[in-house]
Amino acid sequence: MQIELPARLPFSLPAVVRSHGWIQLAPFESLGDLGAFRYVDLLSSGKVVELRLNPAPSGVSLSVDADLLPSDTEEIQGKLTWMLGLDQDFSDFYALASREPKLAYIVKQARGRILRSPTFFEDVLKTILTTNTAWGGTKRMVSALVDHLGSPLPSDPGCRAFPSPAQVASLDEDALRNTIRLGYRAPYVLELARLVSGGALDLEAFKTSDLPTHELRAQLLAIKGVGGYAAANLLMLLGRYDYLPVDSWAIKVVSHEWYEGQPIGPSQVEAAFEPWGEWKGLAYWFWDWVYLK
DNA sequence: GGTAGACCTGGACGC
DNA sequence: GCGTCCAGGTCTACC
Repeated sequence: MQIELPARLPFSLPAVVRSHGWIQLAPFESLGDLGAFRYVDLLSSGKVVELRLNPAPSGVSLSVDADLLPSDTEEIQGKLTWMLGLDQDFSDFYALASREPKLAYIVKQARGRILRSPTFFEDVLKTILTTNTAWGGTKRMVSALVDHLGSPLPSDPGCRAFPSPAQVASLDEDALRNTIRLGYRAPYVLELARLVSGGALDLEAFKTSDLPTHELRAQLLAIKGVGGYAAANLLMLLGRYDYLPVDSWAIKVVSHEWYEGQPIGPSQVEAAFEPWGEWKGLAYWFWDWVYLK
């Protein structure tokens, strides 16, 4: 099956794929420099399918090598619309960014969308695995989860989907700690998986919630393992940009941008982007940093 | 409300 | 090859 999914323009598949590191985490796999990628997905019907995405003139081209029911196709289209932000509108942000030399490039390059996982459970779990570790550690932990627990792709059993909450909850804390090697994060991941698989926590509802951002943030902070940095990152994935994901990297780049590399704290990072209001997260994310030149 | 220490792993470094 | 130190956010206990 091959279909084309339209996107609200301007749209750039490479811009979405390169928006952050998710493309490097299983079961995503980049397929070249033009934004093409594949993703192994477990559908609600239980089928495991490989989704292949390529750029197309009006959005993206999807190919799936599997027999699908209409309900499967509808589910896949809905997931990809969310993952790639196909219907997101950044015109208000672009109007502001076009007047800021450090952000003007994003309009030309159609930046703004941030690659998401199909489920918010996957994004929350992966975000917890980004905290207090190097990026290599995050990749290792995610790969171990997928390899040990994910459902295999029938045509290539070596490739697996991201495990469902029930699949993660099927392991005990000791196995998550010592086999998957999540370390001290194991009880956080297990509690999250149990809450979601048991129905006590509806993470998918976060996607469409109309709660004010500060209330949504409070609910995210109630998840064990999610602190201020992780919550801000997750809010960005939900399309809420009014909190900054302040980590050691943010402090470093802001220090070099405005404080000549001198030691600063989180409050200086916050102050630097305060004028951007509801767009501060995006302004920070796509800022053309002096430090990177 | 603010702060100190613990948590766990991998990488860098010195020997 | 081995041991030590450090970086990376969050949680808990304490003040």
